[in-house]
Amino acid sequence: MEKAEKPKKQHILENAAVLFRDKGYSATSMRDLARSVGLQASSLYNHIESKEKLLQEICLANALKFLSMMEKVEAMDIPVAEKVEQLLRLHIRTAIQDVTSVTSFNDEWRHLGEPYLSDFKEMRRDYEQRFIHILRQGIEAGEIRAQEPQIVLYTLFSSLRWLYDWFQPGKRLSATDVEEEILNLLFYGLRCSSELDSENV
Amino acid sequence: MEKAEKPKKQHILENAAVLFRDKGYSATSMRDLARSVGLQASSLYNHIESKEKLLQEICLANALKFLSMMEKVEAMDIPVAEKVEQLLRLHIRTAIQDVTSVTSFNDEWRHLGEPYLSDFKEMRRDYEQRFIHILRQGIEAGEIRAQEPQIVLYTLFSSLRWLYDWFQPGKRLSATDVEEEILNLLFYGLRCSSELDSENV
DNA sequence: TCTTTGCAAACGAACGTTCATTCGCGAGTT
DNA sequence: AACTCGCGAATGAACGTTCGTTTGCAAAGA
Repeated sequence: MEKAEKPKKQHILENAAVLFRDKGYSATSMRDLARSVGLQASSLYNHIESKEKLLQEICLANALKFLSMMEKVEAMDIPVAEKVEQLLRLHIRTAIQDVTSVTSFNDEWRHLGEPYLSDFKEMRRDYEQRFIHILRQGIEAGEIRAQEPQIVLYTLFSSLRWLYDWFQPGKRLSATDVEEEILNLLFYGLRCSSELDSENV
Repeated sequence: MEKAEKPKKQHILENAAVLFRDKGYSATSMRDLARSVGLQASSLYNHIESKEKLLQEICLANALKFLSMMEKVEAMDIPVAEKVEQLLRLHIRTAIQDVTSVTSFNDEWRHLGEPYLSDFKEMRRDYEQRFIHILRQGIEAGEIRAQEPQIVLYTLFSSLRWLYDWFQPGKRLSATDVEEEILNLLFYGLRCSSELDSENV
């Protein structure tokens, strides 16, 4: 009975993530979710525990994913500026590939109930602190320009948030186009210096 | 009856904006709102029309504010790059001063009902197009580095979104510190070039 | 007196969830 | 081959609660 994965629960989770992104957690009813998976609301409870449990699983899965990405990058033996680049690329790719899931993770975590809410906040804080630590190293090494790593971090993070809301793959803009353009903006800025800038591709 | 402003309604609107930011529109009940203004839920309806009307007013007021800022900047006789700078500064200041209101404007507009939802989207699209137009002028003038103005625009916009969620004035970081740091990041980027960068202040 | 403001009570609708039941199906027994 | 037993999956009905809003009425201010 446990030899194979259960696709039904996964199916429900994915539809829930889509609805949570489109309408928000609170505005998504179990009857909405049931309709989108082709069931009656009551039938959902043969597969899941509760509405909030769905949100918990989505948030936890993504938190773990980001922390594991962080660990991989921390272990790399590369210049600090490249670590920042790697992290940003991972953020962008994850946002593009896992749009719905990451959106719930980003926007709807505040609707978590209390033991889980605190756990989530702590994991988030842990991740942020480790990112800030890398930024500080970059500043000391003279590779990164910033005075307040915290401001920079938040600005970097949220600069990617439009991806969750707006990006639709294949629609005129490819994933790699987006990735390169964003990185170029974040690393080299809007302002053209007097020299050309076509060599940083 | 209409000779003077009604402070009570304004009070309700402000409390609503705070709740919409903290809990989201859907998760905010009229009883929550009533408690926060010191009334019973039913008494609110002596001053307001409906829950959704509150959201409509918040969204409309902010949309108009941003459009009026845009018009002022468009009319300025300054280099394009400075127009972009002016707009970004206005975005940052508005976000810092009007945190709650702007948050509702940014995150909760999707809960608008249908005639207003389309109106709102159109105003938003108008604003974006005019911003993109300025960016394009900047690119042609060689003042702005970007290949896809749309990507840049969204990245700029959302890079400021953490302000709504995280910024608390007076808490270690001043408003002007934040403004300068963000502008420096967006205009000159993370990466230190090999030369010094202290001349762009 | 007329208007404004507040409140308690109540409204129908929708919420998340539970319940008893039923259906379909594979395994085990004759 | 026929029977039945267990069980996961689906259901409609209903639960208790909360939702946004309406109503009737009393107190206060003009």
